Amino acid sequence: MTEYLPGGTSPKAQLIADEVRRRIATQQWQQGQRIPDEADLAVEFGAARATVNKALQVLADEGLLERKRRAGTRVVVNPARKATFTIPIIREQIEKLGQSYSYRVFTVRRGPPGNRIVTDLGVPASAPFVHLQAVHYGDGQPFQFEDRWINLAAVAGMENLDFKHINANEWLVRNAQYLRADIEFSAENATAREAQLLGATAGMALLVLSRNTWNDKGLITSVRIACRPGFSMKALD
Amino acid sequence: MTEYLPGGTSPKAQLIADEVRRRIATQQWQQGQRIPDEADLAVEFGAARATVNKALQVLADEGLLERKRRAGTRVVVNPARKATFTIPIIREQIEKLGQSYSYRVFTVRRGPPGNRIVTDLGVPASAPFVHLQAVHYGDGQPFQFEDRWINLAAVAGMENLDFKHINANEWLVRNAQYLRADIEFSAENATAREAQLLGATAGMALLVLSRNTWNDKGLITSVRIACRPGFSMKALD
DNA sequence: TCATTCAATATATCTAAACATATTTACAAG
DNA sequence: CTTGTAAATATGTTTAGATATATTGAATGA
Repeated sequence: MTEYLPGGTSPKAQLIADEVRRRIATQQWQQGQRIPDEADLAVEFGAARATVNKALQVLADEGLLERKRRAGTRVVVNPARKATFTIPIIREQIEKLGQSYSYRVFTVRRGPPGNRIVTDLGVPASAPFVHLQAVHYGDGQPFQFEDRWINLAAVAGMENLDFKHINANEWLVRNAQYLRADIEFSAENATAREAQLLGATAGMALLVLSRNTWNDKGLITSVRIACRPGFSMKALD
Repeated sequence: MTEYLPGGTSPKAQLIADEVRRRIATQQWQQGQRIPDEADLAVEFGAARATVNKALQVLADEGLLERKRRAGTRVVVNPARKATFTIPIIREQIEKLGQSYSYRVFTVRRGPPGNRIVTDLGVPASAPFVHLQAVHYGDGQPFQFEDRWINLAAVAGMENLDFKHINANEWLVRNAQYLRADIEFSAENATAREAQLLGATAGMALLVLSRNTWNDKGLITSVRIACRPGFSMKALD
């Protein structure tokens, strides 16, 4: 009855989750159907209700089950697929490829936030910002073009930083933990400037990653990263 | 001391997680530093150890904490940022926008798998495949161009399906549970054909989503979805 | 008919306690 | 100095029981 997993036994909640997954996969429990309640499953699997709860919670997080108080637990009709991407620190990403990392700043300008920052992100137009444009290289080849706005009011100790020589991304990762973030992947045709900086041709399709991070004082930074042509983001799920 | 959250109280574990997050964000607990153990935190927060455990588990899943038995819990040094994307069923995505969904198949051809499938995915060249090309529309406007290969040997009951009239994506979602999947976002310039089918101009940058799913019998399906110009994938994290 | 109230019920969450397990640390033996 | 062993300790997991909360569905009354 019980299966052996290579490398030892799994926790009970895991085994229960696997069995429920199997029942859904084999359509023993069909889409939209209500499954037995936690108490019954606890009896069936010889576990405590809390353990069953944990297992079902996992499957609900995966999007396979839908749980509502009083109404019970049912198999989701059209399970949405989820994929988690890890957004690495550029330096690490490049060094993992066995390439040497370098970084060059093309623009540093202090001043009020750009229009997009004010209108899209609801930042006061009077906030003190730095606008940065830089390129990250692997073995001397352009890897990413970074266009970043930084809110100097969001993190103490930034006023006197020399962003011309400090890697803003890494400084922020280490010194400005965020509470909330959003991210967006899109595709854009390279502008003439991007093409030049990335060693590409104008109009080439670039994967663009836009990310905003926030802490309790408001927006920390808003960055738009245009990746070199052909670059892609991969994930398992 | 305690903060009010608009809209009611949160579960205790959530409040604890938020407070820990805050302490990390404010560098009260610095990167690499060990934080108090569960028992101490339980006392401090007036909660049971299990509740603290749950809260810390969440933060560890988020990649903010690193936990090891006996060694304790510490703040991760260079937190990798993660973003989870939900890949919705196209029909639902379009209907959620308040548009009417339609779908048109342009190509259905049975035969051996394409070269890319054989070489990149290690599928035997003799496997029975169907190659599909279709466009999904919202209110009559092209939304996505789908280019899909389906391994007929991977799922029983597919040999006699009429993919000309059945929505392959939805049939597979409902009938072919996968064990493993990978996904990739990239940017590509629209080919003439894609431009025509998507009502775009050749060369426009398109966000492309490539996805392969597998079960115990091997590859189920490999699909490449070119989204209409300007489309983007968003996530919070 | 429709809205309100109220009891029943399934999940959500928490607690306290126990045992399991991995890992560190110290110490002893070779 | 290395290896082996044992104690200590922090997290991992489960249990049994309790309370909280949302939702259903039936009963009630305007």
